[in-house]
Amino acid sequence: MGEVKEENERLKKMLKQIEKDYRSLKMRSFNILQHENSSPTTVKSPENKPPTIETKNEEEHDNEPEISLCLGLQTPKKRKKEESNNIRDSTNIISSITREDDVKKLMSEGLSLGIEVKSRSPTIDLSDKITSERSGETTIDDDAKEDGTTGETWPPSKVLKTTFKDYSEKEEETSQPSNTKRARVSVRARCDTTTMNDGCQWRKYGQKIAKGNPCPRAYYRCTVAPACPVRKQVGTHNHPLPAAATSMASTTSAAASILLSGSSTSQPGQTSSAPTTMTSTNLNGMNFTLYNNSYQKTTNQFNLPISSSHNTPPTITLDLTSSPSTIFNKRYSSTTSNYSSRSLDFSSSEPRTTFPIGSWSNNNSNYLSYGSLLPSNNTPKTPNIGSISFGKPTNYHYPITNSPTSQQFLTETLTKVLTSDPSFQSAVAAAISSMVGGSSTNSNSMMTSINRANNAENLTQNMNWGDKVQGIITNSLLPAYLNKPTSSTSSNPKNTGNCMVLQQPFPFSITKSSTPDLKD
DNA sequence: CGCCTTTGACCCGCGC
DNA sequence: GCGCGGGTCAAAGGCG
Repeated sequence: MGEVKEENERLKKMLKQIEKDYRSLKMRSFNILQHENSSPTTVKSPENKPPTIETKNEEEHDNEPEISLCLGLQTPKKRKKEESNNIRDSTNIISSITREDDVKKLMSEGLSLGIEVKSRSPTIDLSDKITSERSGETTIDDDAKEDGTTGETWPPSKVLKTTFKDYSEKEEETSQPSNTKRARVSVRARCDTTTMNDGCQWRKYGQKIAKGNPCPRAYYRCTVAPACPVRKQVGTHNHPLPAAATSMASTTSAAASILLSGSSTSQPGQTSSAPTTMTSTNLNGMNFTLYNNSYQKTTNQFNLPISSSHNTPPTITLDLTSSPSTIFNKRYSSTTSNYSSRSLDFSSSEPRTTFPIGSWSNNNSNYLSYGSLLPSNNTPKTPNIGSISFGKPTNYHYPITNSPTSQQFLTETLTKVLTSDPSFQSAVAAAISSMVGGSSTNSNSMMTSINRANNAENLTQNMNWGDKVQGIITNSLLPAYLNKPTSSTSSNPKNTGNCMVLQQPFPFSITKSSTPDLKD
């Protein structure tokens, strides 16, 4: 019994972290889009290849950039069927692949992985919503009848509805090809109070876990008056925070402090009731958002910084380093082919990317890690252990301040984030494959494995983008954190030392039936 | 004991 | 017409 409880606790923590990771990833994407909305640049992947970074110019979407990760078989029908579950499916696929034979098989089936960069309207103030959510305020899909007379800081229900609709529809319309079914993107906030800050009393009469959304949706009805028809749906935000709000939240030093110390600091105005804290800062026009779970301190996440530059194509840069004393600042520029073996660039202007892989195999540790973001100019005295950024090709550099302990903390944290977030795994895999194709060099054992498994250049010529990714994932990445001994009866995420293994593809596949004991 | 939350089941609308 | 998924109901259990 005690073991069961312990396991449940682990699962709950894992689930929360995963949810948070997922939201964080989405938020980063939105941040990117916000910064990029004025420059509808597109990145076209090699015409002969499936896009590594796929930017679609969708006229119906005003050429607004959007970034989404997709991995899976390219069968249109299947994609249509599983639109919202791309990540999960990808994870399933990845999880199922542990041998080169399987990889080849998937190759033949047209497996692909890509990052789609599209455009999006920046009109939605996502950060406010997130902030509200994290501060315990209520974002509600109110019944239209609700007049919103209370002191909610949240927009009136009508505004909410409109905003949510806009957001959701935009999200759904732009995040996926038009021919694919989209995951429902609901914008809701967490509310832990009975009154939801609106002066009314609400009784929960139901809860539902929307498909494709790990966050349960609670249904409340007003109990102030017996016949009151007002009802509320309360959920959890799963969208990014706007830069405007985040930039006001904290300073660079605060972000660095949080990141390095692992402590959680709530944003100003946030209530302590929020289980998740967020620290954001705007540095050099780049937005940084740090999340930390107050009850799980190893959940710091990096936020993808977005360059404020409007004249250059968007560049998504992921810098991974293994050595705390090493600074990896090479970035790929749309005008220069400056590839660094240790920098990972997701450039929307170029199909090719470079990846830092030094830290992917943390020495002898069998797990992946990626660094967090901190501007070097603000933390000049500290060596960086890694950085990851999504933005335009700029010269920004974000060294990570760290002590040995903080480095370890970061490494573990980031490892967990990475391994628990299929979306990011896909992104990383994409980056890796690009790097392989880009003839990048490295002395990293993992990369060596990658190259060996995929024959690097040779395979590059014969494999499409997704194929390469699969090969990489299968032969190099997955064994480190997915190919764990699994119990036939357990689909629970496992934390094996530094490697947190999410055996069950998350986040979308987790359901009540599959995790009946996760309930608090 | 009453109110609340939880949760499985059911209903119904919508899309295919 | 059918299946899926969201919304609601209501029984069961928990808590003050």
